[in-house]
Amino acid sequence: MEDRPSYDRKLLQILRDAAGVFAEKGYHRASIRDISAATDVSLSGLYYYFSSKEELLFLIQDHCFGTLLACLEEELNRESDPAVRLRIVVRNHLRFFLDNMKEMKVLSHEADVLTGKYQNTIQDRKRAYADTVHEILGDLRPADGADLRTATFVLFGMMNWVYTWYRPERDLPVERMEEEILHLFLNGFLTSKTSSDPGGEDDIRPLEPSSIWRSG
Amino acid sequence: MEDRPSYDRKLLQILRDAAGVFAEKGYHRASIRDISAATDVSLSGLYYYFSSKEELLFLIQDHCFGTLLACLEEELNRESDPAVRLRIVVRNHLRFFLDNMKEMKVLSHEADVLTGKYQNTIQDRKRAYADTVHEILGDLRPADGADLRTATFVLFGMMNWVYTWYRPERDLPVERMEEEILHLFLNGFLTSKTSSDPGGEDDIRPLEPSSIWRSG
DNA sequence: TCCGGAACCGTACAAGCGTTCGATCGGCAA
DNA sequence: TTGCCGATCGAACGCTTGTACGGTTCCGGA
Repeated sequence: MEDRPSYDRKLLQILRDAAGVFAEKGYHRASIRDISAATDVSLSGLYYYFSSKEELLFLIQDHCFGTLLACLEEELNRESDPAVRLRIVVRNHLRFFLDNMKEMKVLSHEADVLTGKYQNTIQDRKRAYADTVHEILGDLRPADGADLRTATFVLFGMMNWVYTWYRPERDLPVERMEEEILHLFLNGFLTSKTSSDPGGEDDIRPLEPSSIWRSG
Repeated sequence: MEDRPSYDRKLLQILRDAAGVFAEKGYHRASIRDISAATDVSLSGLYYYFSSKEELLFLIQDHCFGTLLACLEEELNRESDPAVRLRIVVRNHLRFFLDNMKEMKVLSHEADVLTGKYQNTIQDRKRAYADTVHEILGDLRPADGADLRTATFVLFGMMNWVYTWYRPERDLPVERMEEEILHLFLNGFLTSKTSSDPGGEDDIRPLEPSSIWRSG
């Protein structure tokens, strides 16, 4: 591949603008014409930079995830203490999320619209990311009975959900949020379930069987 | 309004089937024709039960949220201890989520596609729900420095994210998940941040300024 | 037997969609 | 000047979409 810096720069700008449109309207509701308007590139001109709407989404997700992982690995390679490594993960994830809210919203929200090869590539990256966190949590030697898979996804849930509610002008700054989430997670994760469990275990009668939910 | 039990029953069945389609393909990608196929009701016959695609989505979300809130309030009215009340919230939310995964995925994932009056109605319900949890957390007298708003949404994040990863045949049963999440959250929430914080606070140099993220 | 309305259907339409195609422009090498 | 090529465009095509409309079937009451 030849070196075309102006091409690369414009492509990245398109990815950024398109991510904004996707973040606001959602992938399927956003039309290529919307993206044409947002990027100031003609409808057909866009197809010089990607070959289909799906590839555009893939490029956004892949580039976003790529830089997220690259930054993480670089930081992680310098540390071996599991507790610090987890801190790095949370910090990296949250900062990236809040600095690239639009792109990360697209990454979180449009997780399963890609198909075929595009889908596989992104899914592999996600699995690798989750495996990294899963491993760190295992190294932390958590309290007995803690389920690692559940804990991993619960942690991701805490962090990924922020795009639905976080308002920079209203909520805590990134650094405080990092502390808050890390503290919340670590204390629960490392505390034994039998000892010192707040809010008694058996002083509440069980709910009716789940069939009551089916409301039909 | 007259009493038409057969009408109501069929509408609920349509809502359920449509929720399945929306959950699988997403609201915008799913067409009324898809729903027609899933419900075995003709394209135009559907419009006897709702007046637009958006209203269909609203009916799904409203009915789903309605029963969720009704069940919760009934349970909550019988309890005053904040710790138990929180346990009820988590239990109710998770059970409902896992029993009505499709509907709840639609409720979580298609949160901001409704407009106008439809949007307001659902948003009000959500706000009321969040306020209830927010209030319970406040009654728990958390550790100093904990941010209530952040904690509330972090808790919702843990619980709402499950639709992206939970597989009934692979993961913990509902009851264990309840314990896991409640334990995780409560221990972090009620533990003071200054005392016994695992994974030292200052033994990691700060990351570079956030400008490094902007990858363009 | 007739009637009215609830329940339901087949068909059509205008709008919007993603994508294609041939043409055009500007700058650089020959 | 010519020729090439990366970059860009306007216009169109074929298709799907949500919805409207007029008709049809079914059934309980008069």
